[in-house]
Amino acid sequence: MSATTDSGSATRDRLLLAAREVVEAHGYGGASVAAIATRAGVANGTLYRHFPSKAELFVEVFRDVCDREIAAATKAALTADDPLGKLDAVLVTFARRALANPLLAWALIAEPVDPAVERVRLEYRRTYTGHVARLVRAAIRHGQAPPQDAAIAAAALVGAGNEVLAGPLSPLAGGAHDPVAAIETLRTLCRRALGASDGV
Amino acid sequence: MSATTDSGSATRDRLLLAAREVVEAHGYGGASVAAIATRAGVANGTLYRHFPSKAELFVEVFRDVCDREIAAATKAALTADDPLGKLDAVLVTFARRALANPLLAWALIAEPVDPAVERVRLEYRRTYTGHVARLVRAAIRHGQAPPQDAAIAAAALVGAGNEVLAGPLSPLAGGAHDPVAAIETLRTLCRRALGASDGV
DNA sequence: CAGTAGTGTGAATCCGGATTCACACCGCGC
DNA sequence: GCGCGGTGTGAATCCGGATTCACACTACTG
Repeated sequence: MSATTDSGSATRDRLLLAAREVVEAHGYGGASVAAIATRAGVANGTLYRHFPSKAELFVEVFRDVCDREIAAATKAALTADDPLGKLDAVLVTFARRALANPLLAWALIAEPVDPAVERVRLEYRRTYTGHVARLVRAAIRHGQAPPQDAAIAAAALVGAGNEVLAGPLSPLAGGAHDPVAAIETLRTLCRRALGASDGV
Repeated sequence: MSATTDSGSATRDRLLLAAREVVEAHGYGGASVAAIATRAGVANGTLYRHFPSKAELFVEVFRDVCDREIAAATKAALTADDPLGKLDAVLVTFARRALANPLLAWALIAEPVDPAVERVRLEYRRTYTGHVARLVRAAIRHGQAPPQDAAIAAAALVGAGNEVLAGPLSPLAGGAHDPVAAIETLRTLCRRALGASDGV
């Protein structure tokens, strides 16, 4: 078995974890090989015993985090039974998670990353937006929203959420706002944007 | 007069122009000192006769482009006389400009840039969102939209526009959508998000 | 015409970080 | 004990750009 394909060695796992922690603490920009290795308590070279490159390591980190995110959204959707309720649950879940870990969210959404990692990010965003689009379509079918281009609506919803919660602008990061109230505002905005009749 | 402060030399202007052109053609990532100098028809070192660093050069480029963008938005706002109409005009103007020059828009909005340049980008986004927020407030005062947190609403509108038109997701870049229809959808979405009663 | 300020040149240099590699150390089967 | 694969080490190396610098060339000025 080649070293680049091995899985589940303790050191390997520690590197994966360390990488995520460094990103959470200092963003992708602060995540040098040296920083990661140090935090994992190993030498620089050791990283290359388990990953062909720094980029590949991060591809895996991003995949993990994104999968977790999608899973959380999927689970959240189960808590409601009508499409609009699901949409709302997904949005709120995303918002809570982003607020709980702003730097990670920023890294996932907007921070400059390596091209290889960028590809994973895109993939994730597509998947996520795809889910949202599906819910929008369902809402339309159920008469909870008027007919519209679900793909664009979904992109707009995701974009709005990103900007408000984790975007480079991030009013919240600016600290001038109450998170809970902001989420409430965002919910209303999204519900109305779709043309849903009224209160959830 | 120190070289770092001079203004309006022909070569200097050519460098500024070349820098913008390179970004438009290859994004910020492709804008190396060598590429810019070559396009301007001068040697690498010449750049440093007119700018203290590559970052400073780009700060100026971004400033120029952003000022132009804000100016366009401001002008667009004048074409309507009610707040909601102004908002709509600003949105459409932004959309058209972004579609006319996708790579520049992407660079301005989402592409990885140098920290010094990033600061300018932020500044610009704040200004832009600030304008939008002001219009939202006006719309509320005029009874064209229900009371709401204008800052958050503005951020959401800007985020939605960015994502749909120039975001990393960019459905349009994917090529699967008709730009005109997309803008139309976006308009509707934004109008409704604010809770405006109906058609423009 | 010497002196000097401003500008242009581009090869050499510098720099931050990723990547490599020669050298251990360990545990295993023989 | 010996060979060997797997793993860890960290100093040396490599690399892609940005930045510098010693050397012109030009246009003034006295």
